[in-house]
Amino acid sequence: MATRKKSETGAELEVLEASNREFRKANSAVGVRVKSGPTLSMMGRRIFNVLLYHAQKQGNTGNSAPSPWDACPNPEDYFWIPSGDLAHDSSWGSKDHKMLIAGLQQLQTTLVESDDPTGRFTSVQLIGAVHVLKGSGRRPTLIGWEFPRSTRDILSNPDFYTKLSIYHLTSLKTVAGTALYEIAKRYLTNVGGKTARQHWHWWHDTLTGKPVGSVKFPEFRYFKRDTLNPAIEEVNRTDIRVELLETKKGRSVTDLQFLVSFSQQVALELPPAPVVDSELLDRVKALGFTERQSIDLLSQHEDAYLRSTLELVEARMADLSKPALASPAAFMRTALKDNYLSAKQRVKTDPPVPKPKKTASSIKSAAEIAEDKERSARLDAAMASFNAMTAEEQNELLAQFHALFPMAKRYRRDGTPFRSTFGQWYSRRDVADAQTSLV
DNA sequence: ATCGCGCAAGATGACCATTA
DNA sequence: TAATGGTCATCTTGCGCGAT
Repeated sequence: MATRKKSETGAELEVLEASNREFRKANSAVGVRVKSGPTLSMMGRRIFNVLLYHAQKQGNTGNSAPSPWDACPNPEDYFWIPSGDLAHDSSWGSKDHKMLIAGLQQLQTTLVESDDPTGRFTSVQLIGAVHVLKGSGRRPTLIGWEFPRSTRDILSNPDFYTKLSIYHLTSLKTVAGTALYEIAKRYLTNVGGKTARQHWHWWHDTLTGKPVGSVKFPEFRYFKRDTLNPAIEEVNRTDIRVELLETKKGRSVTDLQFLVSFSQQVALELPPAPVVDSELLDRVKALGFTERQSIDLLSQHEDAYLRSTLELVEARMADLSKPALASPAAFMRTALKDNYLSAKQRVKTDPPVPKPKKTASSIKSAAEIAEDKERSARLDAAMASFNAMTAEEQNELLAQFHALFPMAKRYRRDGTPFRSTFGQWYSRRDVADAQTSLV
């Protein structure tokens, strides 16, 4: 992926483009600690980073500003972007605008304080007023926001900026991982490649994003296990590597510091785009999950693993030889948790295969490839047969299908979920019919 | 159902006293 | 003075519980 080739697909180009979209962020805003307001969530950080990126790209306020209205008499003082851009760039991908609005409101009520080694201290509000102008017809919904004066001053000084990439920030899932990444990136070019040495209490506040003084510190061992180590693991999957340096007094850890370096692997191969896939989201939702539960599932599991498990569940739903699932959602959750995939593979192959590795899920045995091919051909044949029918015949068949799988009514006829579920049902139905006629 | 938190068992290492 | 061994604080990590 290091070089561009003509054969690259659109998706790959998009990933490349995203990885090149770096934006400048004020150094003094990098190691943020929330002073008041709610905990700065992952979504809040992402949205803030996207707002910064667009503000810097636009340079001045008032670009594509709508006409004024009662509550917004001065739209030219705001930065404006279509809400779709915000959703896309923050890798949200969801159409749930309420969540975006909630994220923006979180930023409004969040005060962050920062300090630097020379002892300069700042406390700023992340963003000021926010307006949403609902779109109609071809006009997209617009989001407008203003940065407080102090934040804007910082934005106008290029000396403060450190380069961060939207791509890597959005591939980080936890608050601590993002915070650590931001800090590490800032110190990457420092002599020695080390972050500042601070007491672990300082790191706790910085990495958790919890309001200072709002929580009593956990014991260091729990902080390390639950926050520090997961954050380090996450950062080490990006383009940089961090190594924890502990300073001890006796056996107890007092200060922490990180050794930061470029990761060599990632220059060759970037991880897959973290964008929430709306088609996949719809398929998961069709099992009976809420939007939020579906998004959580997508963010918690490796894409390939989730897809394969989903296929397994869909196939199980379409399998008429077994009793219908009382709750496909519950079945899916258990299938993910207990790794039904590997259980299935163990049954099929002897000797038992090791647990599928997260990154190597694409490696399949020859038997599996053959089975996939066979399944795909069966689905194709089923769909071809269905498509060849008259509209009346199709409707009759769909009615039977929907009676058995009511949730499949949501599937688009040209979508993968419909193909895999309906195709499976229809092809099995043929087999069942044939068997019945033989008897 | 999920998350945060704390317990507990075994491992490890710092410190100190003793001994050759 | 260096090696050895004992003690105890601390670390690591899996697991379970209770709050949300």
